[in-house]
Amino acid sequence: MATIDKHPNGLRHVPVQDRGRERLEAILDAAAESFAEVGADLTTMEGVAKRSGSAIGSLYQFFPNKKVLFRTVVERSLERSQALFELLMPTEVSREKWPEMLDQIVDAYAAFEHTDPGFRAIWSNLHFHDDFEYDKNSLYDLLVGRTQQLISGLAPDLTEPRARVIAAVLVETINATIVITARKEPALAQQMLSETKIMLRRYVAPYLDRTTLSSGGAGSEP
Amino acid sequence: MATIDKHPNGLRHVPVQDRGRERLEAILDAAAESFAEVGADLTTMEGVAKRSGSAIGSLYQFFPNKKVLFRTVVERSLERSQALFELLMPTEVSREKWPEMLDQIVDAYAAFEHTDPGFRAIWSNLHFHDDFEYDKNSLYDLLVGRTQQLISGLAPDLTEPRARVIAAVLVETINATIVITARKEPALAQQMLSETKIMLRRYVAPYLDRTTLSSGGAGSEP
Amino acid sequence: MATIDKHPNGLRHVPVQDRGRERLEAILDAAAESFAEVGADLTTMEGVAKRSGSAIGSLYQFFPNKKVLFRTVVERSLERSQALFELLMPTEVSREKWPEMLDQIVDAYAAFEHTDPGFRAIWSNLHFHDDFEYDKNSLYDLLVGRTQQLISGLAPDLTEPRARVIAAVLVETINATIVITARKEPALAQQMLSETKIMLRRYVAPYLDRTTLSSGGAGSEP
Amino acid sequence: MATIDKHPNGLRHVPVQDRGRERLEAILDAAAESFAEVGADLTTMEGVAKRSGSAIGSLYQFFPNKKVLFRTVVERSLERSQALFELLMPTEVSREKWPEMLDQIVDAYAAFEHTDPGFRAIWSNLHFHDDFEYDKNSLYDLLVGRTQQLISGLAPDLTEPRARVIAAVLVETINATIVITARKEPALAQQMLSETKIMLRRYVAPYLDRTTLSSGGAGSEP
DNA sequence: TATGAATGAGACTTCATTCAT
DNA sequence: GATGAATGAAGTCTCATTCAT
Repeated sequence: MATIDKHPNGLRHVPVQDRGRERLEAILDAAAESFAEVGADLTTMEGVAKRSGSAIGSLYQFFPNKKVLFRTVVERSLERSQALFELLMPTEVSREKWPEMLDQIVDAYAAFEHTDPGFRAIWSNLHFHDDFEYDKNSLYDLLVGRTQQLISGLAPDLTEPRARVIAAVLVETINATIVITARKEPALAQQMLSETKIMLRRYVAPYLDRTTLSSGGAGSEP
Repeated sequence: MATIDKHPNGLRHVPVQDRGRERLEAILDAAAESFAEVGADLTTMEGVAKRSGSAIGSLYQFFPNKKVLFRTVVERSLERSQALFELLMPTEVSREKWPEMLDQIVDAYAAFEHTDPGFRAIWSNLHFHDDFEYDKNSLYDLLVGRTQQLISGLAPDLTEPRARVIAAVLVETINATIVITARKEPALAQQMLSETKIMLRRYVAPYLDRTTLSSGGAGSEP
Repeated sequence: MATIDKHPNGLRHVPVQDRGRERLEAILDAAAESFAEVGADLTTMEGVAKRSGSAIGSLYQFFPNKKVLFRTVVERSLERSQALFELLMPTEVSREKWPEMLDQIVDAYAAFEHTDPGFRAIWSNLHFHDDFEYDKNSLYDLLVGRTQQLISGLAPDLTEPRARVIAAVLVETINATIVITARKEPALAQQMLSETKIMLRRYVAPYLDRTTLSSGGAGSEP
Repeated sequence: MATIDKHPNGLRHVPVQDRGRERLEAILDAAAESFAEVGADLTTMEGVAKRSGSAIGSLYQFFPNKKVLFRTVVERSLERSQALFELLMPTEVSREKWPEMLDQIVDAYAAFEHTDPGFRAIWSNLHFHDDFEYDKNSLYDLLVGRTQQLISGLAPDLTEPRARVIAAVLVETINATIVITARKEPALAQQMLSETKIMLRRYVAPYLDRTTLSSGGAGSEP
């Protein structure tokens, strides 16, 4: 409580030596896995230390408390995801390939969810974010913003607020689907992912139809 | 440790007097709220006791531990929801009114989520269900089963497994939407709910089209 | 603590009606069994109530607290044992039959230990006697006193203190043997009891020899 | 609950630093005293912590629960007592000095009982041993086994089972006497110990007489 | 800096005892 | 009286955090 964070990001110490940076990474990896697996409440500092091969004291050398550890894990994953999404979400969408692009977004999201435990930890520990909602929302805002641009690009006659709501529904649906299918057996998960892609196409198609696009691919099924 | 649960439902004591029944209800209400608000991990027995106006000992007169308290809260809400869903999910669907019916399902679900904190607690504390998955699944199975019947009734040429996957996607999407919109400001939540209804109609319509129905209402927007 | 015992024996209420007396007996029986089986610390008032078929409130109608319940159980068994020992320990000992008499004492003690759980409870809950040692000692004093008289009668030239020490050793040895053999398998217990009888005979014989008795039976073995 | 004991002896942590070893010893000493004084049931972890000058958390750093603490106390004393008894119980007995040897056994036992509270705790908390009977029996078996060898050495024509029963009676009598005299005033205790020694000599003498020994010392008194 | 031992607030749970019906 | 629901002090145990080495 009375501890003064020396660094704006809340870290006590930013390692400069290679050894320190490796240790920091190891701790963050271990923490991310634990947060994702058992949740932030059930994650213990001691457990993270063990998992990362560090001493408990080392943890506190970097992080003044558990909240900051969690925030750092989340922020790291958000940065990574930003990089990923920059790559995967072209603002310029070729009008012919929008269905494939929707699929790609879903797949990218899924890949990321499967790859990065810190990312998984975000959505399953919402109550642990507390007062740094900004982080969590930064990704959300980015995602919704990008999606909205995309929607607006494809369907220019939608009002901006409308496009934003549509984008929000898309993002939330994708996110929910990813989170949920992660808990199902692979076969069913795959089927549900495919169905969700169909749902999203069918949802979006009419908005584009109104302008000049053909919704040709929208009804296609696997 | 040596204490044996005398009742199959895990309750230590089933109250016979009115006073006891009222207290039990008060405890369950307080627990449901706490479980929904801060989650099962952060809910303390002491907190539930205070919130319900009981002494901590009174809690343990009924519930041997937090797990059983949680389970009882969940079961109570599941029973309530079953009654509700029995009512709201007719297996006989008039073919003309399926879009309205989809909306009704969403609305019923939302109403229930907003009304019953115990219901909200179910989906936000999955890791706390542990060995009584049957409860959690009973509702899920009921929902998916009913939805599947409904889908199969409307689109008889779908294979059963396919219909089941579709039903699962519908149920999960509705559920996710309800959970998510509960965290948004009312105005946005309302807009997102409306959009989701549109999405669901558009998703389902083609499956029905194939048979004999007109998808006339599918693209309609508020 | 502030409760005032209305009756000198510590009981709150001495039942006059038959029903009340029966209930009181049932409670004392249940308590004695529990004290003997699991010990006074692990005996719960609730458990005693259940076991006796009474409500917890009824227990407290008779006994202001657990200590008094325990004391009453002990006192009841002590009274019973006194009656028994009056019978079994004739102060006039026929000089020829002293070995048989020693055996009888052991057997009587064993029978009592096996028959009366309240008696068993005495020796396994010494720390629970606290400030009413007098009770516990009353039996002990009686036993040792009687035994001393017996010894003195058989060996008149022993000083009184010496006779008392001998009596104490006899009583303690018998008591210990009974308690210990109760925890062994019956076959071994029987063998150990027999051996102990031999030991006691051999121990006592020389004291009698000195006077006029023959120690003829002392070395005999079963 | 999820905590796993890492060490086969049940200890959570085996200290490597001197500071830790000292604290562990302090805790075990305090626990042994408390177990011996008030019994295992009434011993509280908090009390042991205070008595040892540690925080409650330090106790749990070493011991996951009271049972393991108790077991460790017992095991420590058993190890100590084994060393002691190895020393004091020669299997080769000089035939002339067996009475002195019997006395020595009693004295050694008494000395140990008086010296080591952990040893006292063993016999007064039998119900707390539960599933690690092996420990408790290991000493008992050692004692009875050694005593039996001794008896058999002195009286070779006794059958083995018979010698074992005799040994058991000796051991139990000695043990009971020690426990009992510990609760008496020193003067009386001393007298009773002396008498018990006499009793044991007289008991054993005839078994040896039969072979070749003279029981000259058996009847001697202080 | 790195380590891991030490700390204690706080959560869970029991049970003797009281009290309303 | 009899009943059993209600109470809360006290004990067990965990784990985030601090501190000595």
